[in-house]
Amino acid sequence: MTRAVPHSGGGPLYAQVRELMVAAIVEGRWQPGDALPSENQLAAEYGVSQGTLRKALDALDADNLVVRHQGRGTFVAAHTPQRELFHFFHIAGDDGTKQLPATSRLVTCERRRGTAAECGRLDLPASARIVHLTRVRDLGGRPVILENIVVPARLFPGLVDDDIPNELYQLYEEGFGVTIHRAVEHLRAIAAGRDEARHLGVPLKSPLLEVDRLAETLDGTPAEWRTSRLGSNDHHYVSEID
Amino acid sequence: MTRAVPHSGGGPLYAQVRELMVAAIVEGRWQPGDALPSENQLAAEYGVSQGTLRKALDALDADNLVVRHQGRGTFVAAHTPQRELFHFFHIAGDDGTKQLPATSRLVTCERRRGTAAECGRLDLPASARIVHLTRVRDLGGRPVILENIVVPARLFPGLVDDDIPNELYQLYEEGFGVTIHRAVEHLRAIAAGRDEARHLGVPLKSPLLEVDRLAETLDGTPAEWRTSRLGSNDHHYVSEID
DNA sequence: GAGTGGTCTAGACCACAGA
DNA sequence: CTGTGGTCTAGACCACTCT
Repeated sequence: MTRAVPHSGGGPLYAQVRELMVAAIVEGRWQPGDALPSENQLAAEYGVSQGTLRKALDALDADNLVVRHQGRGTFVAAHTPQRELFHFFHIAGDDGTKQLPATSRLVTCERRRGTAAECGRLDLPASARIVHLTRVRDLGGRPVILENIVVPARLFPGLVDDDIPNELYQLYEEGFGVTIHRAVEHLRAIAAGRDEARHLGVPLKSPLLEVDRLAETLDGTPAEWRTSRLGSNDHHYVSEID
Repeated sequence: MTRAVPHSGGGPLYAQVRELMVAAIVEGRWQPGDALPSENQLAAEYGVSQGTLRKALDALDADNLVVRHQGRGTFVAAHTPQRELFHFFHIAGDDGTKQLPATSRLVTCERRRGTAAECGRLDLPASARIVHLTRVRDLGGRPVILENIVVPARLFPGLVDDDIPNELYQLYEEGFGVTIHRAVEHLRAIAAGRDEARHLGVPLKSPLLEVDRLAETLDGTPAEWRTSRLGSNDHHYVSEID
């Protein structure tokens, strides 16, 4: 297809090209991990100069939608343990070290209809079907994070409890074609209840850090509601302000 | 001065130009709020093309070091309540609204020698002089945040307790030429002690969110160590992952 | 060596702000 | 109207990767 950009009413050319490429990724025409065509090919395809196309790619790069490697090509961003650690996992040891939980234990896994709160949070119709996971994640050999995870059943057909690896987002992407792109986290302090005390081995009512995360796909659809409770005095949540 | 970039050994041209401009801002040749020379003037000054200079400005813009306005010019970023709210203040109401504390009450303000922990955290020699503030900030008309603030006395000569406005970073910048540029925050849950219970009106041992922030100037010098304790069930800390 | 992304340039034109 | 930043182009050359 050698055709100029269609709807010319959408602001700067490079932004329009960017949107077209986002759409191509959302539709799955380019899959995570795939190499995109070269800059020259894309420029020809979209009927713009290489410089303009480059600006579109720069924008996608800045949004972590693609990764570029000089001499190799441009690739659709994929969830790897590395990216998970640097981008989506914010718990660090007080000594400054950060590492993904090496092991985790699934506590519950059920398919059921969502509560009002769950459906509301995930922007689903009332009583929509959801999958509900509970697990405990270990850090430094100790159970430290109690996670409560709710996802829309529609997005993850056939998800069952043998499938659950440590890296959920990689599973979402590779197993179900659902790419988590951004998330908003709300943090507060809570007092440990019975469940937290039992699973994390902390006293009742001891202060816990609660991280409430709503994660979205590329097109802004809420895809996961995760509530993590941290029961360790040797770890904290790190937030960098640049 | 019409002179090409000096030390040509520092990677891409635009990066070298960027560093020179950062240096000019750090030295105070361009002050926060000032307009920079036009792109053409700067391009001539540094002996590069307008496109290259533009890339340097784009990088400074991305790092929040300058702000650009079409038709008006490029300005050195300055601390305003707006920027404070959007960039450095992360506490929001559970209803999603975010606003800067309208009022605050200074509890203590003393100049003294820093403890080992304080000097270590601020990268100061042992027993260096510091200024130590304690204050309570209000949200929605209620005292909600107890803040403990430690700054190097050397950076803030003559800082006394009449000077303390609500927006500290604006004061640092305008009153002392110290521009806070980035920060790292560490969050954990703690149990309220006597001080927190008294000042925030919460029960002893109730869970509080503690935000430990180390803020740096443009050149990476630690300039403030702030510990905030949040004593409200109607507020939380917001972290966006993009 | 062939192909990729990365840098740099020079120049044209557009959109916006302010005198 | 003038000056500013914003967009777009075309082409040259460099740096890196892989075969």
